[in-house]
Amino acid sequence: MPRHKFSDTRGRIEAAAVQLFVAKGVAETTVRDIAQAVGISEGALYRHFVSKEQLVWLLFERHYVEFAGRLTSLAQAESTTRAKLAAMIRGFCQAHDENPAIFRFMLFVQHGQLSRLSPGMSTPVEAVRSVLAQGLAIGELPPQDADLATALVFGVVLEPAQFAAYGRGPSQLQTVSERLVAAAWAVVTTI
Amino acid sequence: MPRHKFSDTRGRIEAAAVQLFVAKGVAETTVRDIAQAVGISEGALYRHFVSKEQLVWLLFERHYVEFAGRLTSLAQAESTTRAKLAAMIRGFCQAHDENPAIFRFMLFVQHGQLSRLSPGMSTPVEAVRSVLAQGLAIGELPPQDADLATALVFGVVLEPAQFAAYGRGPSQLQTVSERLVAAAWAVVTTI
Amino acid sequence: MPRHKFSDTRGRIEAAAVQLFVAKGVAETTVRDIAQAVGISEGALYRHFVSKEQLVWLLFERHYVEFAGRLTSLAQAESTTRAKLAAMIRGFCQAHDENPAIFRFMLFVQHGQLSRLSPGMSTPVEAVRSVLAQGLAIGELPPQDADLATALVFGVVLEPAQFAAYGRGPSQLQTVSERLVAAAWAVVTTI
Amino acid sequence: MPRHKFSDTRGRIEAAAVQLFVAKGVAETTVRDIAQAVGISEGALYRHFVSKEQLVWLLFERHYVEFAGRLTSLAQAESTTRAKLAAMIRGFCQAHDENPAIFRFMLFVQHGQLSRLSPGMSTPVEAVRSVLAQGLAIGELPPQDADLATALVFGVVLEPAQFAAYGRGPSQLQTVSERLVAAAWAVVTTI
DNA sequence: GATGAATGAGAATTCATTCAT
DNA sequence: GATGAATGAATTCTCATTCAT
Repeated sequence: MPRHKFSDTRGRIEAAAVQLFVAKGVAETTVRDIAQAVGISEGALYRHFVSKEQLVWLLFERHYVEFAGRLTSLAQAESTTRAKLAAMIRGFCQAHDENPAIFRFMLFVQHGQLSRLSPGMSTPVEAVRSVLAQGLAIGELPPQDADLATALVFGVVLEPAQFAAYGRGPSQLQTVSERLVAAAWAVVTTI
Repeated sequence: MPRHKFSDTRGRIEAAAVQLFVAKGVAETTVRDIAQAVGISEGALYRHFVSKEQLVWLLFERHYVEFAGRLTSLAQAESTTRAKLAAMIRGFCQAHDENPAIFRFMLFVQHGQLSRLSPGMSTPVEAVRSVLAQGLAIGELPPQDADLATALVFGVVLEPAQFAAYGRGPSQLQTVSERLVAAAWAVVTTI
Repeated sequence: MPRHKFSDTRGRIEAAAVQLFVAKGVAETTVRDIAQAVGISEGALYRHFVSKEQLVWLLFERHYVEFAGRLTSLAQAESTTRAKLAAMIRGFCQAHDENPAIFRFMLFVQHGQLSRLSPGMSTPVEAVRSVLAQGLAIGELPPQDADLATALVFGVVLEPAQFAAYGRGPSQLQTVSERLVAAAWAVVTTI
Repeated sequence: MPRHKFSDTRGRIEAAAVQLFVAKGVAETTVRDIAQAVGISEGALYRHFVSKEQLVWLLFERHYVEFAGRLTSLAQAESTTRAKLAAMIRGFCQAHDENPAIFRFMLFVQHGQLSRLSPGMSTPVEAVRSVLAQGLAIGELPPQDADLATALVFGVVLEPAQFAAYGRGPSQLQTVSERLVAAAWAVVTTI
């Protein structure tokens, strides 16, 4: 949704910022870096964002919450735990391939932001965990610690993403999504 | 505060630095933070380390290489791929529980250092990957991409460690090491 | 103190820096000294110069090369060795009197920069030496070591400049330029 | 005069300091540099010298005053202005060749120290100037400004020394001392 | 006399943010 | 809305000097 019909400066700032944050780290990216990447002056940035900190937080929160919602929707469209989980894994893969930079930013760069999330806010972790917890409750999963199961599922999808970022393994996660779906299921059913 | 001899200032600097790097991030930790934690002046740090950058690199490299060696040794003491992998997973758990701060520093905090590793240097990733590659070669593992398999194994052990750092799931990985061993095996055999 | 446009901050920094470098030495002049002399903050300096080192080098190189060109032009406008040398000596005197601070900075303060000159770059020393070498070649000067002759000519003009800086002898070299012209000629013809 | 029969640490410190001061400049030479060159600890230096500043001053003053005395003696042994001047020029050359480092330190490095000389103290400049002033008074030299004449004489000997330091012209001034003697005389008699 | 870790006062440099134009 | 010089607080690092051993 561009603010003005043409010249979506705000969007270009956000895109440039995410690229830089992922490539160099948030602390290592200066406001000047972002301004140069966008092709505007440093001062002009402050017409769109209150501060660098706020820009980081905005980017993180928006995508984090949006992605959590996406995962929840995907799960709700299915009826069994297995199908819900499979849908979510495919959702991870699709989100990664659509925009690897934002995916990485959201899931790796911003541990620093996690503590700022308000308690009730829905997160990808909660989305996955609630599916697993329900699966445990209704007996579709063998008894186990829900948090550990959640961690294992995240490991199955996040670590390949991490490897991809370093040029190891497949760069498109959707090419191996069914493999990851199988691994995720194995990991929560093998006790 | 003795000025001399048996105070092991260097060791105290290293310990304080790792704690702070893990807690706040490397860029967010100032030399002053470290000095204050140790109880010395900022200048005194530079008698022990050439620069903050070198301190980070030293800590990373030492533990990273040492841990890679440890994993390799554990694998070599076993004969089957399954046993090798199990031994390595237990090695991860033990290393984590021995010193979670160093484990986290080594595996999460310092992606920035990875590019500085010289090509031939042995790393935990190489240690795991070579076991899996051999398993594939001798038919003890079903045919699959070795990098992806490695990523999955890392996911199984690293993500629970990450969760532990945020107070989710078990804080001691050794309490669930057999579960992780089973998950790791499942993940490389479920295609 | 206007923040913008017609304040020529860069020029004021350069002028202040030369004054201070000459008065106290380069190493003894801090960035704060320069900033205070100009009336700006230390940080503001860095919008105009990459580093103190670069500022020193820029000032040196610009004036050194420019002055070398000036000497060469003066020599080329004359036909005999004697006239060329005389013109150059007068050029030294004029340059000194125009801006003694820059003259001193260029010729006394910055020996440290000499090694950074690229080999082919034209220098005042080369300008004088080539005139003398040509004079030797065409027999307008008695046979002698060209480097020693060059050194003697420089001594004749630089040492009075040095004395002037300490308040000894004439403060304006142009008042004694004909004396120096005669001395320079004597020094390369008296064997 | 070593303080103790063996291990003339103080002398070794002075020698190392002069070498370093000449090679890198006083400000650029650290106490640590000197200590390392001598092969002692930093702290040990302070058993021999009150401060770095005092070391610099001591080295400068001692050699400067000593050399002034030497020049005066050489002049006094002669009767005519011409002979006095010749003897002094030869003295410059000899001092340079005996220990170029100290010569350079004394005459080039330490302009910063000149202001600390007490007014009555005898200096090389005064030694030369008084010979020339006397020559003017008794009519052995044509009328001229005594300071300018002194500057020219210094130029004749110091600039070749400077060139030698940069590897240009003769490295031993004594090989060209008669040339310099002739040049010095020419310079004060050519009006 | 010697050692070298420690101090503490700067020094150079960086950078998010402001503001006159 | 845009610019970019300027600010000022921090940050890394240096170094002469001190002092417990």
